[in-house]
Parts: sequence; structure tokens; C-alpha cells
Amino acid sequence: MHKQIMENEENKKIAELLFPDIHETLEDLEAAYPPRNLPEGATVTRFAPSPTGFLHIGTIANALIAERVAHTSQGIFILRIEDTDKKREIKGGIDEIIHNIESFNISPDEGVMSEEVQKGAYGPYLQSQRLKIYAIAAKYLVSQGLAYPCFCTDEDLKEIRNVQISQKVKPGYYGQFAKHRDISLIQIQQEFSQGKPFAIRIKSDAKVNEKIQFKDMVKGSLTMAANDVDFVLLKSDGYATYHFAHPIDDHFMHITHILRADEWLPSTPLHLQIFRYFGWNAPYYAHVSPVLKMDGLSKRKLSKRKDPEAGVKYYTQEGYSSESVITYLLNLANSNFEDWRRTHPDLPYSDFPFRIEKINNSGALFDLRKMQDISKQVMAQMSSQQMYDMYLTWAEKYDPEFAELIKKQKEYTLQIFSIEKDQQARRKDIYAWNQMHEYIGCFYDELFEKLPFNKQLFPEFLSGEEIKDIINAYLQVIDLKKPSDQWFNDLKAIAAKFNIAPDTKTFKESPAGTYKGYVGDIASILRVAITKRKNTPDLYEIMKVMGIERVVKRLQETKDLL
RNA sequence: GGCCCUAUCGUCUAAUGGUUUAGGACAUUGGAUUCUCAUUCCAACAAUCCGGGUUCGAAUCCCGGUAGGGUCACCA
Repeated sequence: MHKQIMENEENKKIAELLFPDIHETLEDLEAAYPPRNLPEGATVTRFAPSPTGFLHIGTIANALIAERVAHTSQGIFILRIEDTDKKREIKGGIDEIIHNIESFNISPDEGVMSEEVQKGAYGPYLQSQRLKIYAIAAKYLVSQGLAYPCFCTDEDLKEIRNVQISQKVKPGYYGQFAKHRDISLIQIQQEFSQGKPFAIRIKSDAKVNEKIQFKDMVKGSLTMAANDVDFVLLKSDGYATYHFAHPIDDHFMHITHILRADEWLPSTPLHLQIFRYFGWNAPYYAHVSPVLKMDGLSKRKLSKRKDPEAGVKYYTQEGYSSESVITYLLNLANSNFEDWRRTHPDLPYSDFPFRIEKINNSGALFDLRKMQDISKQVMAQMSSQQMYDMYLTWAEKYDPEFAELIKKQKEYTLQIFSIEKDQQARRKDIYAWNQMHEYIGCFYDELFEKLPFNKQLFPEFLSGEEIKDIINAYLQVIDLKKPSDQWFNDLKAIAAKFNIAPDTKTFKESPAGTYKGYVGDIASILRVAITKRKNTPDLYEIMKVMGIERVVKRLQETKDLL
């Protein structure tokens, strides 16, 4: 009993020696960050990326999930930046993260809003600015004998590891291998006098073969070995490790649900240990599997180095609309989203009742084809104005010349976007903005002139002279004010003059040689003449949008090329 | 290697011990419609990893195998 009291005294002295400038206590922190006043059932989630300069599509998926979980429960979604690894940090990384999640409509209610601005009463939200909080927490653990300073150098740790390898035991700083575990005040003072740097390690209380149980909202009930490693809490540079920052930040920010990547699952016992040491309630955990890719015969995570589609940049550059990416990711996370979308085509995705429990508990292969299909559907649903706005935003960055052109001819462009767009949807021709230039380029005279003219596109059974005659014949009757069926009758009439069948059926059912072709060939000639392309949307609508002057001009010019 | 997780058409998945001839979507193939193409519509193809057990009954529960994934840092 007497010994216990002496130890307690010694621990307090060690804490003072290690953290002489820290005078605040855990109670002060609790008072500074009181419980949130939220409606029953509201969840508080966070997205906590590191500013390493590369945003993975899976990271966006997790951000989206966290945002949906918070906002479908009237809760709060926080952006916290985990910038505790100074070596990997990249300049401008924070702004890039913010810019990216915003472009996917993922808006934090609280946290880091820009490099300079933070919002909310539970900050700071930049881990590099929370060092004092970590120190207060670490000092508490040391004073309780639950953590201790470790003066090991990299070489010391390497040596421990080598011994463990030769003895064929588990590597790590634990038990008998944790050489500073029972370091005394006097020893610490000695190390201190030599100016040695130190890290703070947890003093694990795990018993041999001890198991812990916890429930994960995605993976279900889990039994894992209790952590027996004296892992690092505070690095020698004063920054917290993830393992320490996570419980502390999420406790004082009153996060209710931890949504994070699957790879954290094995370290959850460490985090639970910390919550227990502080006597705090642990939050709910939900570990989300990563997006995978086939590599030869095995699956692996989408790789930053090998797979362009791993980066968010890929989608923004190619011009997948944010709605398309969100739809795909939501679909991957809650597979019933697809059905919901079909039955509620007009509702915003935010109305979808997202459920953590529905998240799949194993990784899915990324399917670009599926994504493209979704993207086509999303684009087909857009109004012409929406399409114009979104495309212009993209083009201004990635195709500035064309952006100028469509800005100058906004009304014309809107009309082009409305071709074959009835009440419900438009044609599903393209899935990304980078296909748009080629798709609609021929409408603009400036670009049309530059397009190569290819005689081969005309029906090969007609001579240049015959094609000229057909164009002339059409020029005589051209009238775009007629309804489309009458317009088409004109084409049939021309067909008749040139010994061409009025429809496919007649052509096919007549004996060989009766007709040279069918009315589609007439349309084809006009199509090629005014677009220089073989495949286009509805010819009649194209002509109407282009206007009679432009159509006549292009038909005239085509004759000169034959 | 230790610990953990996972296993249904090629891909994403549904089926919560009996509603099942295992459903849908993407992809693929064929057909119908259309002035081309794209659509749209119809159809076809196609799966419960293997072996045991529990049960009247198993994709579903249990055990073992196999395969894949994750993780074992003063990175996050």
C-alpha cells in the first residue's frame, strides 16, 4: 500500500518533469468542449484526411459516406486535417482537399474551411494546432502511470527488432522488450541531462492471450487480441501519432460515429484501450472496405502509382460530372441506392435514406463501365441549362478555346443541348465532358471549317455528280418550318426521283437491282454534308437548330468539294 | 509467419432457415423499332469456392479446407 503511494508520487513527478509547461488538466478540456446540443439520434461524423497531395477516390467515397451519415440524421459533419506527419505533408494540400470535396458537394458544417479559416467551437481542427491538447492528455496518462517516456533511438528499436526476429517472436515494443517501460524518475533525469529526445508510449495492461470484443457497424461483432504493444502516443517532435490523436480528437469533438477505412480495423484495440484508460465512452465504429482493382489474377487496392483512375483528378479531368461519381460511389456503398434512384428519378440523392449497416463488408472491384453507364444516365437527365453550366465550368479549365466559343454562342449551345431532349431524358451518347468537343464541334462554323472532309462517308454506289444532284434537289424544296413527317416526305420524294426506295422494307423486299438504295441514303448525304459525320442525332432537329442559312451554306459548299 | 476480415453470374449485388426454377443492374450476344448512330423495348447467356455437419428443409447456422484481402512504424 505504501509502495503504491510512492509510485503515484513518482509518476506525478515524472509527468511534471516531462511536461513542465502544461498546467491545464483533462477537466479543463472537458469544460472547454462540452457535450453538443443535438436532437435525439443525430450523428456527428468527421472526414480526417492527411494533406499528402493525392486524393484517392476511396477517400472521397469515405468522405461522402461520413457526410451522408451525418446529414441524414440532422447531425454534424466535420472536416479535420491530420497534418501530424511533417515529412509527407505537401504545400497546398489542404486547399486541394477542400476544393475537391466541395466539387463533389461534400460540405462540412464545421472544421477546416480553408488554409486560413476554421469554423466551429470544438477546434482547432488542424491537428498540428492541437499539440497542447495532446500534451495535456499525455501528461495525465503519465501521471497515472499509464504512459511513460521512451528514449530509444531508431537504432535501439532496430536492435530490438533483430533480437525478436532471431528469437522468432512477435516484433514490437512490448513486455520484456519494452526497455523503458519501468524507467524510474532518476533514470529519466539522467537521460534528460544528456538532452536525449523522447517519445511517450502507452503502458499496455494487456494480459497474456487477453481478447477484447467490440461491435463494428459494418463488420459485425469482432473478437480480437487485446493490444499488448507499448505503442507511441507522442512522437519525439511533440506531434501525436494517429493512434493517440484519433481518440482524443474524436472524444473532445464529440464524434459519435467513426467511419474510416478498413485498414484501421486491426488497430482498433489500441484505440479502445486509450478510450478505456481515460474512462471515456468509445464511439461507434464502421470500417469501410476499399475499392479494388484486378491485377493479373489477384485483387488489390486501387493504386496511386499504377492506376490513373485511383485519383480524384482523373474524374475531374476526364469530365465525369460530380453527380455521376457520387451516384456510383453511393451505389457501391449502399447497393439499394440504384433501385431507389430508379423509383425516385427526380429527388436529390440527399433524400436517399443512407444506412451504415448496408455498407458492404468486403471490397468491391471498381467498374469503370458501370460508372460510365451511370454517368450517361445522369447526363441524360440534366436540363440544357444545367448541362451548359456544368460543361462550361469544366471547359474553362480543360478546353478554354471551346469554352470561349460556347460562351459567345450561348443560346445556340443551349439549343444544341436540347436536341432530342424530351421531357424525360436525352440521348445517351456521351458520359464525360471530354467527349463533348468532338460530339458537338461540328455545330460551330469555326470548328466545322477545320474538320476534314471525307468523300468516303457518302454512300459508295452514288457518283459525285449524283450526290450533287441530290443536294440540289433538296435545296429546291428545303423548308425547316415543316413538321418532321412532312420534312421526311420531301426526302422520300427525292429518293423516288433517283431510283431509291422510300423505306428499308421496300428496299429489302424488292428484287435485287430494283433500287440503288433506300431513303436513309438521302438522309445520309445531307447528314455528311452538314456535319461531316456519319452518325449524328436526329437530322431534322439538327437542321432546325443550325438554321436554314447555315444548312444551305454547308450544302452549297459541299457541292464544290465533290 | 501471427492476428483479423471476406467468399452468390465476367463485375456490383439481392435473398435476414421455407415466398427460389437463386432476383436486379453493368458487360456480352441476339431480335424489334428508327433517316444514321445513340436510345427505347424484348430475349438469351451466366453464380451460391470445396468437403463435412446441424435441420423435415441450408446461399443462409457450425466445423475443416482452399482462395483472396487487410494489418503487424516515433505513416496516416
